[in-house]
Amino acid sequence: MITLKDIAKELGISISTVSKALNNSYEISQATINKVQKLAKEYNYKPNKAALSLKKSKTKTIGVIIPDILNHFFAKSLHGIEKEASKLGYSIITCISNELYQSEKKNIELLANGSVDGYIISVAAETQKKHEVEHFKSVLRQQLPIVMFDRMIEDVSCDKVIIDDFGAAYKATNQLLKEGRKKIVLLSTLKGLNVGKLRTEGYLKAIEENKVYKENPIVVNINTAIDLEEQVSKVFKEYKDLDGILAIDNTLGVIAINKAKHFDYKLPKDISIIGFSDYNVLPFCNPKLSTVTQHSEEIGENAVRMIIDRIEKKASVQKITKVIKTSIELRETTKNI
Amino acid sequence: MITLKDIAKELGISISTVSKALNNSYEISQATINKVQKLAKEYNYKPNKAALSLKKSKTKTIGVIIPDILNHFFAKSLHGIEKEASKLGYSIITCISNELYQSEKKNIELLANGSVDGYIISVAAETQKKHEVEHFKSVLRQQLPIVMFDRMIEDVSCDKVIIDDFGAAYKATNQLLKEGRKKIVLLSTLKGLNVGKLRTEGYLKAIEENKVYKENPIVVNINTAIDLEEQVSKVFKEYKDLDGILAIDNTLGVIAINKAKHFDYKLPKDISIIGFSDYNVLPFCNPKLSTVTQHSEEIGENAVRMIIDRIEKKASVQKITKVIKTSIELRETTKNI
DNA sequence: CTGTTAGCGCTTTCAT
DNA sequence: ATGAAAGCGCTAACAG
Repeated sequence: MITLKDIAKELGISISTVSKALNNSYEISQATINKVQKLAKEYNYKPNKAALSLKKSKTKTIGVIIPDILNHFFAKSLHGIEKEASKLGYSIITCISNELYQSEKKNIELLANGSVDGYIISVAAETQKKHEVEHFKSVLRQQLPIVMFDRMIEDVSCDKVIIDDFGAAYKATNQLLKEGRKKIVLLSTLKGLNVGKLRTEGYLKAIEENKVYKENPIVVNINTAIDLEEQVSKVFKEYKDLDGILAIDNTLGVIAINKAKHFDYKLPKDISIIGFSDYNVLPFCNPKLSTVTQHSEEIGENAVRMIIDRIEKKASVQKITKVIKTSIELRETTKNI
Repeated sequence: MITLKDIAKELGISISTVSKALNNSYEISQATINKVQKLAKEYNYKPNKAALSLKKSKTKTIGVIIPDILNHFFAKSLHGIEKEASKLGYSIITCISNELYQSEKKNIELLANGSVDGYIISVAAETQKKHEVEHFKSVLRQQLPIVMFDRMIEDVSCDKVIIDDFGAAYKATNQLLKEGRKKIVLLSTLKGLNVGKLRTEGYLKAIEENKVYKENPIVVNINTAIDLEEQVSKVFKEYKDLDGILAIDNTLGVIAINKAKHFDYKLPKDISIIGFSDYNVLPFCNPKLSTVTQHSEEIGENAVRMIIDRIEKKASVQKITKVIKTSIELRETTKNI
């Protein structure tokens, strides 16, 4: 790699003059600036990242820790993070916790050696379940800011970007009620995550508030470790006159469509189904699943802006929680009311 | 952050003694080593990454440039990369080219300032189409090694990890022929990628070699920018007595299943279908799609091992191309022969 | 307008 | 067994 020293030597001037010339310092004559910049371009000079980091105690990189890259929600969020960070002149170091507390902790500690200026984290399921917070607090004590997105822990004092899961489920359930559905099942999963709890609460609230709806709420917990289709089949058999399904993710949504067809329901005449869009399953379903859309990339972009504001001390002292609204996209598995 | 200086001052000894003590140097007395390491642990000392990089001209990080994070093949490869790199003590900086040449070039150049010790790259579609190579060669000239995976360019002299796409398509087509299929269509896509070409060639070779098979090969290019289902429907209408489909990706595989059912084919009695497993579509199809499996994570792991061998100069001077074998997983859309 | 110098945190050679 | 000093590449305060 070509250095300031090389350029200085070649031009017979001092290193600091070269440095200032490259930074267009007012102290340097235009003539010198020109010849220095010309040579620098010629040699394709780039300031050494490590030297810059060392000097300025700033790395211009963000540590991103996500639980699972194969989950489309996180992949899309990561995409948003990468795009926005790159736009704002930051790099990202990506670590994957695989939903494990130890792995998350190890990754966070590994980066706390001046590798990053701050973190964007979506908390591992295990960490959330065990309610481990010490590794986050330790980092915060070292003055490294954290932004949590989607999966967060209430009592860690940092900026947060969350999805309005409660409101989304509430709205989606209301859509089903508005269509006159009388027996609505929530297909949930048993993962001990906030997300699931909030969506369940949103569903319950909508059901309870509705005066017309007579049935009790029906929450079915699907075990994701075993055969999904069989479990969904069982739901159809158990609740004969079922006419609405809110599926907590899109996989369950598509399976619900297929099972509804299998049990000779007409969609959306006999039954309405709404899913959550963690990824694009539209090519695989017929009719097309109506979904709650999460705007995953926007979530990532917001997280980046918040962490950079914090790193560059442009944010207020107070911690901010930004709620990203979801939207419902009605397609063919709901009546378009 | 706590530094050597802090520890030295606290213990009333010199910085260099502390440094040596932490590295268990034989020059230092056991007593000193003990008290230094004890205090370092107490203060949770971590050597500053930037200083280390600067001193050693080694960053212990790898730049990873992939075309598309939402594509499951790349997401899984990235997962393999991250896992293996982390195991071997390296970090990764991830950049996404979005299949664009300019973005790829920009990202590569951005990291060529001492940010990384080497690159793992899967070439953007546009770059491959335009056959741009200068940005790769420029990096190579700066002594930064590159490993390309999956999407590579023949005449860039670097290590490569590729999938046996030709062999995979050849084997899959032979499976269909072995089942006695007489009219086999290849559903391909028009993306100008090597991958597509190789799979097509594998299909063609198998067809041509077979003495029993009388039909001409049928390669249908699907335009991924417009409605996929309609195009697949058209194939079924155009080739009435079609009894085998090799789909170049799993999305097309599932769509083919659905269309086959729609046109009243019994699977696998009337028709066999094989897809390529870029991601897990099994929950969405019934019967379950037989697939060619790509072992994406293994590809990523191999790429990491190769780049580290290169970085640490453990590899032979000669460039290596490693071919990762695929396997066929027969499920319910093929006769189990 | 240009140059000298110190220092970011660390390793390593060379004295002591 | 310990320490002083140089140097990795850069910036910036200060001197001239």
